[in-house]
Amino acid sequence: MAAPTPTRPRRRGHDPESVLSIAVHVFNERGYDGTSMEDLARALGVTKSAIYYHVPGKEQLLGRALDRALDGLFAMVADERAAAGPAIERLEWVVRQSVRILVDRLPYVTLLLRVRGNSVTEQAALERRREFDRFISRLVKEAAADGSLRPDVDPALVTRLLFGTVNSIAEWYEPARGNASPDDLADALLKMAFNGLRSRPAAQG
Amino acid sequence: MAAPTPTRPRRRGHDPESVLSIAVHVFNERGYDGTSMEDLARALGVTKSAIYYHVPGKEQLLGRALDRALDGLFAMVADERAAAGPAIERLEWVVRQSVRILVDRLPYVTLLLRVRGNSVTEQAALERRREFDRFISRLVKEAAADGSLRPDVDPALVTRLLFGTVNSIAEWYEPARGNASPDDLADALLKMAFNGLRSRPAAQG
DNA sequence: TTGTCAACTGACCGAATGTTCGGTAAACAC
DNA sequence: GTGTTTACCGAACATTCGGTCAGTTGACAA
Repeated sequence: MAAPTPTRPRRRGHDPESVLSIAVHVFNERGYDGTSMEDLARALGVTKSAIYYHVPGKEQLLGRALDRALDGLFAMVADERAAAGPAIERLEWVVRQSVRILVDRLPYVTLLLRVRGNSVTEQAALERRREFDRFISRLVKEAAADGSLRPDVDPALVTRLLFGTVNSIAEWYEPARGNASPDDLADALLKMAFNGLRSRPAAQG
Repeated sequence: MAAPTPTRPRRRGHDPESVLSIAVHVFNERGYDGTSMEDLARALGVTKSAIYYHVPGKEQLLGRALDRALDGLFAMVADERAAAGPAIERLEWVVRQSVRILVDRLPYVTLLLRVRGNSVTEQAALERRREFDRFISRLVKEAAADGSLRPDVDPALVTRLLFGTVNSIAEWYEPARGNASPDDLADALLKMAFNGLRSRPAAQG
């Protein structure tokens, strides 16, 4: 006889996961505060009250989304490749991985980048984000200290410009369209930020 | 006898200008949709209804703010220095001016960069912004076409990364604090974007 | 056929929203 | 003083908000 299906087949309708991903999509379109539960219901094809069967409420939806973004970033900085080797190489690796995470988890990271701290949920996310930023900041300072970065620009400023560039990808990137792959994107970004846009008469090796 | 003061002394209280600047400040703190008229009233030190004596409503407040940002940007692209000379030099000038405008009109530009198109006011601002972006895009393409930019990165991508970097300044710049001046900021940004962060054994001229 | 239960509806709640309006106190003009 | 204007208050407005809850539906098991 057939074994009782171990994970229930979820024969139709939504589950917490599908609600989250659709909700985050709408949050990014209209902004979290600009999105009503009615808007979400419409996007899900159900009534408002059905949402509460799957998730506890609007703010928890936001919290779960922000955690997805932050968990990805913290998993990266915990990797040994962010801790061992020359600072400049670790920095390049972290930039490349940041681009990858941003693209892989685009809607979640986009949401994170727009958080202003209007609730405890947002404040908690902001605090985790600041911790990530401090890690990056330290890494840039190390690279500057060992002479790998040009000495005429303040490392704190480099950190902001470099990761400002990375984060700005969230403003326009659409994976479906004919956009560059995450790797090509990271290549272009690293070329610009580390070697410069200007064409050179004869390049170094 | 004293001539009747030509511009009324506005003996006390607010005027449309002070309401706008304080409102925009609060909009940037909490987001436009996250800001209630009650929030604005509190920041202004009056009741909600007093606001309507000075301005027609919340959305018009937003509209006026967005126009301040956009007018600044369009005044720049109308300048002859954006139209004459080698493309690469015009591009550098436009980047530098963009940084200056962003800093000069920081709260207004910040607000503009967060608009998502939730109302006709926002949609109109988005359309004007897209027109500005098209101008920039053309300029980068010209610089690429005449060989001033490295040929191994798509000009459309360069546009997004370069102005993504510029716009990201709005996320952290605080003029009051010990931040760099607009000029120093533009210098650092141009050094990174055009010449690269990497220190070089021997520099070119 | 009966019962169970996941998934949902529709009516509703209190609170908050942007906005309006009648009134009013202080400053000024004469 | 008398009248007018400026800048505001307080109460109320209709609407929308996030959220609750009793009930219904339809797939499945026994």
